[in-house]
Formats: sequence, C-alpha cells, structure tokens
Amino acid sequence: MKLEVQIKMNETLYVRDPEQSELGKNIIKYSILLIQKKGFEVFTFKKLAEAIGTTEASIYRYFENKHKLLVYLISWYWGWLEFQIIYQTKNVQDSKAKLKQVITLLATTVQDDIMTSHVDESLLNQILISEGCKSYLTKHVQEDNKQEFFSPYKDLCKTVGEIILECNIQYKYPQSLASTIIEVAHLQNFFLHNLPALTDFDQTKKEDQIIEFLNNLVFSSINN
Amino acid sequence: MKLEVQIKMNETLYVRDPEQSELGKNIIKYSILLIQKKGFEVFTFKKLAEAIGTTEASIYRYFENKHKLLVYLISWYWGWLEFQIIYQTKNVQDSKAKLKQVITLLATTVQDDIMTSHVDESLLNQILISEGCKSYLTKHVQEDNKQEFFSPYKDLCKTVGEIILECNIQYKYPQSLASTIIEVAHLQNFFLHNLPALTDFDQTKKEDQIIEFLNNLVFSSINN
DNA sequence: TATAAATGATAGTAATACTATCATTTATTT
DNA sequence: AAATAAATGATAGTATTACTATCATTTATA
Repeated sequence: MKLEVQIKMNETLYVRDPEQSELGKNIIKYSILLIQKKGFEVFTFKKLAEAIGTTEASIYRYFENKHKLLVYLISWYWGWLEFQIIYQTKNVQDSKAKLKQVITLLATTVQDDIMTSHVDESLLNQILISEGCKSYLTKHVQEDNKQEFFSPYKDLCKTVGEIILECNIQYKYPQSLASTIIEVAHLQNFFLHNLPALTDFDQTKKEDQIIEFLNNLVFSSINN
Repeated sequence: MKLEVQIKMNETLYVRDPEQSELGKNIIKYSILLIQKKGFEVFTFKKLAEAIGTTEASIYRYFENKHKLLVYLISWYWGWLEFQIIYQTKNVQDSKAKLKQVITLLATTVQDDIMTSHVDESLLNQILISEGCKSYLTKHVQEDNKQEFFSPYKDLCKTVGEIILECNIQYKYPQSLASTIIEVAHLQNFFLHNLPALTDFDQTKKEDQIIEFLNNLVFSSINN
C-alpha cells in the first residue's frame, strides 16, 4: 500500500485544489522546480505552463496569481515541517533536548520526503531560504493575514514558543525567539552560501555551524 | 552656511550620479516616497516619472532598473547608519555601553536627518524594514556581490562585529551575530506592526521592547 | 556666443499578468 | 451505454511593465 501524507491547506489560497488532479500536482511540482532554479521574480505562469506542457489559462484555473502560489508552497512547507517537529520530538522527554532537536530540524537542509510524491522538500527548503520572507513582505500582509494565509507559520512559531517555555517558563520572549530562530536559520544559510562575509562559517562544515550558532544564541538567552 | 552630508556611493549602481542634479535628487526623494507608500513590487519608473513630473526615459538615464535603484537607496542608508554609529559612539569608552548604543540605533525608528535634505531617513528606515532583504534575496546576488553592491552592509556588519569582539574577544560568531542583530531588528519591527502574533510585544511601547529583546539575546550569548 | 550636456516629448517593442471564448477531452451520473 | 457535467486545450485579446531609440529643446559650461 502506498501511503501519502496530505497537508490541509487554506482554501482561499487556490481557485481549484491542486492536490485533486494530475495537472494540479504538476503545477506544484514544476513551480517548485522553476522557482528554485530561476528565482521568484523571473518565474512566470507562462514559463510554468511551458514546463508542464499546458497553457497559461489552465494555471490560472488553479491559482489567481504567482504570489498566492508562493504563499501556498510556503504554507505547505510550514505545515509539513510542523508535522516533522511533532513527529520527531514526541518521544523526547527533556525539554532542552527537544528544543535542540527543533533547532536542528529548522536549520538542516532537508531530504526529499518520499511520503509526498509531487513535492521535493529539499528544493522547497531552498525556496524557503531565498523566497520565504517575500510571502509576507508586501503591502497587503495585513489583508493576507486576515485571510489566514500565515496560520501555518504562526502555528509553527507557537509550537516552538511552547517548547521554549518548557525550557524556562520565566522567559519573556518565546514568540519573538521562535520567529527569530526560524528566520535566522534561513538568513545565515543564505549568507553562508552567498554573502559569506556576513557570517563566521566556512563552506565545508555547512549547516552544523549554523546549528551551533543558534544553540549558543538560544540557550544562553533562555538560561539567563 | 548650509551643511550637507554626502555618502559616497558605488558608481556601478547608477548610470548618472543622482546627487549631481536636481532631477537626480528628485528621483531619490520621490522613489523613497513611492516605494515606502506603495511597496517595491508595485513601484514602477513610470509612476515615479509621473510623481516627479518628468519622463520614464529620464529616469533610465540615472538608473538601469528599479532593482539597482533599490540597492542604491539601501546602500545609502547603510552608509548613513554607519556614520551615525561611528559618530554617536566615538566618546563611549565602555564596550558594552557602546554595543548597547549600537543595538538601540539599529532598532530605533529613525528621525529625518536635516543634514541630508533630499533623503527622508525615517521613510528610508521603513523601506529597509519591509524591502531591505529584497536587495540581496535574488538569483543574481553573487554577481551583485562581485560588483561590491553590498559593501556598505558588509562594512556595517564588520564595524558591529568588532564592537562585539571588544565586549568578548572569545566570542566565536561576531559577524553572524552582527548580521543577526541587524536583520532581527527589522524583522521583529515588521512583525510587531503587521504580524504581532509572531512577537511578544504590545503595540504601545513599540521599539523599546525590541531593543530589550535584542539586548537580552546579544548580551546573554556574548557573556556566556 | 558657441558648444556640449541634460532633459523632454514621443514612439516603439517584447514580455508580463491577466481575462474571455469556444472546442475537445475526460469523468460522472443515470 | 448514453447523457451530462467538469476539466483542459487552443487561441485571442488587453492593459501594464520594462525597457530602447530618436530628435527637439532647454540649461549649463567653456
């Protein structure tokens, strides 16, 4: 039996649910490939249609515009990541070990998850690093927020924030620290690979150093 | 006598130096106004031309495209901010007091500096918060980096990194911590105003809480 | 006053971001 | 198995964006 994990998505993000058809799944699959390869600014529905072998009009039947498609992909990733975090820390009793595990999950280059055949999580992780913040850094964040576009992100931060509080119930900034860990994990990864002068890392050991840096940052401040 | 501060800019960022003419200064002034008001994605050279009362073609005589104009504005701000940091901390002897002062400068909503008549630093600061990372989150970062587009940012991080090392010469991640402070100051500010669930702050006390959060984060980790 | 440099006015092109229409294929219901 | 509905394909069209080019006019400098 073939198992498939499905992430429940906000219905206002799409016109037609892409999980329910072959074309829809191809839109997800090829948009991940194209956005990762060419960057979000250069990515267009026309290029996506050509890559899939369909027409622009057909893409518009699934997504209103490329921004909503980006938000969809990113939400999907946050949903998937929260599942990973809950699943991979459920037997960890020690709160600090749990938080350490979470930091590792947030900062590690992900492997493709075979449970989700049309989504390559490793590519999606790279999209998160380079394009993630573009999903909310717009003039229409607040309307998007009202439509719950960022719930998966907020839920994830809440989960991480709760684990932080488990470590130290006195800590004053669990939400800010949670969002900081997530964003800094991505930023330092981007800097490491593209603007290394902004970091203290060398290209060889890669993510391990980011994890060390984050552990140092997080555990010194919550133990303080 | 009227004093004017000039920030020396990378010449590859522009076609014609905007500081050298009235039209050029208007391009800077109105692009700051428009980008802040409408957001970078919606901003176009045509709209900018209309706002100034000139033509699209004339704008292109100063900047190749809107991305380079954005990088120009952001570089200008980093240059100006580094000047502020050096100027405002030059008499501070205690390293920790100096770093605290730097964090405050990085996280505070800036006042318009009358020394630079055509640049409203307060608006530019808001552009930095919402659009800053778009200057480097592109597929062409590395070429841009080779052309020294990000030198003012790197210089600022280096300056901040050196102050961090003054506090604790043993600290392993001065550059990463410097870039983290800068980016987190902006991110938490954006979240506070747009996605408050991602922070622990209330709208009333504003920036003070971000400064407290950053101080806690930074000083616990470098004292560790 | 002559000359060069900067700007304005206008036109044009290819690409982007859509919307609309109708024919055809594929799936579902009776 | 036929009838009906839903999804997709093919094609066309529009407004806007992101430019480039040309030539006339204004403004600055030699």
